[in-house]
Amino acid sequence: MLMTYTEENYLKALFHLAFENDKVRSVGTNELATQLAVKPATVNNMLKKLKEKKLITYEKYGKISLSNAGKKIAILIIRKHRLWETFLYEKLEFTWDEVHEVAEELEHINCEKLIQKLDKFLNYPKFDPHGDPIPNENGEIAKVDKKTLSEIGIGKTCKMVSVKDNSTTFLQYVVSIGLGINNKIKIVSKQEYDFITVIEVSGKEFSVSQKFMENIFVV
Amino acid sequence: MLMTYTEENYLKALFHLAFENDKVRSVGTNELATQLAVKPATVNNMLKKLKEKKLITYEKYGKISLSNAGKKIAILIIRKHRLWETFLYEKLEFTWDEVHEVAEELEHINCEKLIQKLDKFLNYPKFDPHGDPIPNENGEIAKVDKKTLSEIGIGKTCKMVSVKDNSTTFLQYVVSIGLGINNKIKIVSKQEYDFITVIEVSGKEFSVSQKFMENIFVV
DNA sequence: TAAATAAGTTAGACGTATCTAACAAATAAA
DNA sequence: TTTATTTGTTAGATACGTCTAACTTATTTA
Repeated sequence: MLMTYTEENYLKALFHLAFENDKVRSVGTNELATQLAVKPATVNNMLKKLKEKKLITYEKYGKISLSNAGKKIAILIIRKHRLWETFLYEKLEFTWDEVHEVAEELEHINCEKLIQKLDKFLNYPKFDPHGDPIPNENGEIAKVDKKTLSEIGIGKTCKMVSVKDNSTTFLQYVVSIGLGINNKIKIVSKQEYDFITVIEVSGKEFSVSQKFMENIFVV
Repeated sequence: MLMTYTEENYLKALFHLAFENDKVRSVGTNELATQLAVKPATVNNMLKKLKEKKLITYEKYGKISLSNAGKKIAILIIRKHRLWETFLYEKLEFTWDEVHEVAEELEHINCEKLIQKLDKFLNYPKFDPHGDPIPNENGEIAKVDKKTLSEIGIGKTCKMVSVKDNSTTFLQYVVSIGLGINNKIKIVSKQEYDFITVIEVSGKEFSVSQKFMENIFVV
């Protein structure tokens, strides 16, 4: 199917909103608009087009969901995105926080052979540099039994596996406290009033917000 | 400067028409339209935009030429194109005739670091898989003293260095007769009437057209 | 050099993706 | 349950890149 970059981005955003955190959620126009940084009216236009193409199911004033065809395309985009991120990180010396933005462009390159060969070149990686699973050629995504850092009890130690927020700002913050994939984190104490939490990373202690903790995935 | 993919393609096409075969030529609306596979009216619209941005110089009913700024952008696109081709060929097992099409998309990815790192990763290659020189970071392009195969006299032997036509059809034809970069070609005989020429490639003889010979560069 | 042909331009249209402003429906709150 | 608020929709506008059809200018040729 002939897809524009924009259509692909809508499907990808829908997938992330609807599926990414395990449970399936229904998605609304405003929510999708926020995610894509466009106005609700714009989303509304695009929904008509995507429905026409049978990539989503949608009724006026109802909730939006991906059709199987739409889901398949979304997963392919995510596969491409994460493979490119892995390439940039492992082969081109990009840092953790730099890969996402470029991969946003590269993910739309349309060439089956390119992805298949890139996958091979990278030796069929299972996870990208942020710890997110890379869908395989059949669109299957490894399930990771992860929690957010905010769910871990005081005194417990856990291992970081990925991040929820991929923004440069957040990732640079994470790096700045010496935190990365597979690092151990200990919950030292938690302020009951505003949930400011002291965590220990490689021997050093840091105070972080609830928001921060909700964007770190651990096992 | 913020450039759309389309604008970049216009500049690239202009560069190829105006400079590629050594001597500087002036370029017209129709010619550019043919190169880009659009209508002259479309080109005319775009010329206004490019002139506005000071990327070309152009007067009504006059000839089109690239400004220094425009030329610089064009060369950067070509640099990216040829680096990606080299990557695809050397690292991802693409064949000679497959690289061009994908590179047409990859060349528009906008990230300075990506290109700089890719260049390094490929060990600063001087030529792409078709034998064309890769502009360096400063936009300097190695001059190659090449002729077309049609300029070689009967009985002479020469070495193929690149191709003029990058179309899949042509490249597959070239491959099919066992010809590639650095291969020796001998001009066996030439038919005076229609210039059909017999050439010898690794011991085998082939009859080729004048058109074919004009699209092979040799030294 | 006058007519024919080629090259280039303009006007008006279309599809995509976006916006703002105004409106309608659904949901939450008083 | 009536009102207020949030959410979603529509209509109309804009920028981009494209087209066709009609027109103008430049060049070639008879």
